[in-house]
Amino acid sequence: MSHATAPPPGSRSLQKLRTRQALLDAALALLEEKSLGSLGLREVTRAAGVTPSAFYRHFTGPAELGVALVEETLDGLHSMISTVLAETRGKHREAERAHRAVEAIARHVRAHPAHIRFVIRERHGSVRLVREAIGAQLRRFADEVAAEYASQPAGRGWSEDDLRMLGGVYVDQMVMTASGFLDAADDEHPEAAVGRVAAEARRRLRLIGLGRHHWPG
Amino acid sequence: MSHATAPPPGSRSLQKLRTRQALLDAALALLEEKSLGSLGLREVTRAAGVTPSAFYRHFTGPAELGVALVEETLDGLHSMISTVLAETRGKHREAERAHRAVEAIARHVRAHPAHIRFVIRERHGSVRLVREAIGAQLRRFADEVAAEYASQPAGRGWSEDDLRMLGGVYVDQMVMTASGFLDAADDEHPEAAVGRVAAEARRRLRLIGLGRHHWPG
DNA sequence: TGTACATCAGTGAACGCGCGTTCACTGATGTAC
DNA sequence: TGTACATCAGTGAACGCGCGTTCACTGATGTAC
Repeated sequence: MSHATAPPPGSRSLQKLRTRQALLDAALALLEEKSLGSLGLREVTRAAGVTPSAFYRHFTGPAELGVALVEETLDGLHSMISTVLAETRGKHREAERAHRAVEAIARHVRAHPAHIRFVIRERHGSVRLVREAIGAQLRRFADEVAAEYASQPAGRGWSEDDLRMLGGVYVDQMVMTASGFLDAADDEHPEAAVGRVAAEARRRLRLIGLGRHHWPG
Repeated sequence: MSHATAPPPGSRSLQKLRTRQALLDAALALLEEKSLGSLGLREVTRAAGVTPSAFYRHFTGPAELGVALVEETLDGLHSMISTVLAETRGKHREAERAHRAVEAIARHVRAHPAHIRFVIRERHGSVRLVREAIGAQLRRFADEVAAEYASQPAGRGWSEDDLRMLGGVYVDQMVMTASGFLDAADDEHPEAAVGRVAAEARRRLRLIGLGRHHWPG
């Protein structure tokens, strides 16, 4: 008895998944120095060790591969956000919440630099489908952050729009901080640069936290 | 007597400038739908109405052209920022400052959409020289905003780092708002979308203003 | 003002190259009986 | 368990095309006298 709609994990479909992943990995590596719009199908297959025509067994073109990379990246980011929300829940000192959040971002960027760079680059890149996929996911994150705040005592009396705004502010702040950490890694003195980015991020979170605390003024 | 180092405005160098501008304009138009990394020299010259080899009389390659576009764009942005700072100076109601700033951004984006899109796209794009040119200019803007705030009574007692942070927050906020207006123009109901972006931007400025007012907590 | 020479922005032909896409194929994996 | 057939991921050759770059050139503009 089997009513599976997903392909069975037979050794053929398993090999197919392996090739697909090889294409994704190869593309991600190439995207450290180029953008999706200039990513060639042939260079991806060359790096992945398959023939150009094999590409079509997996994707209709680089744009579709890009969307797959977005999903890979934002699944990871999503779990990071959940962790941060859980970790900082109940912490009363704003400074400690900020510290933990910034550390979590730093760790995530260090662990997945290529994925993060890809998403930051393509968030406003030239491939519409990928832009939209990234935008949709980030909006989802913003809603989750908003919901988290709404569930706290401090969030009482906040309107839907105000909560959405706050969630967006935090998500954008997260993205900018991640971008800062990426740039810091290329700095002449990476450790110092990372420290500066973290300090700046905490300062910004302090500003936002103060505004939030006195909202709506 | 002539000790000019700049070329004279003779009709030859004038024509050269016209061709250069045609290349920049053609490139900017193409960059609405692609990124600098995938911009071809031949397509630019084709659109500008000159032969491919003529390109080399003006730029060593697309990257150098990109830097020229950054300068064009940020000269304009700079004057917009100065206007906003001047306009809002002395205004005591935060809401009115925010309103004027957001309106100024909306106007600027409406007047120069292609330039703004280019800068937002390439700020994290694949061409290092262009990324650095954009980053340097935005940092300059942040310093100017910081200096403006430092010169106001409210800015007394702010440290250098705190002022720099505040300037950065406002500049990043400006860029995100500009990006929102650009996206809004492609929306199904552009006017409504523009209104939503403006409202969100004012909300964010209110949050930041509150945080600033209660700084350092 | 007129003439002879220098400059140089833009031309047009030529080159070798890697691109995306197609197609018939191969051979290992999977399935039916 | 064994056999005969079906599936299909990946191959490799072929195609036409637009790319970036080079080079000797042209002819209008600029300069010297």
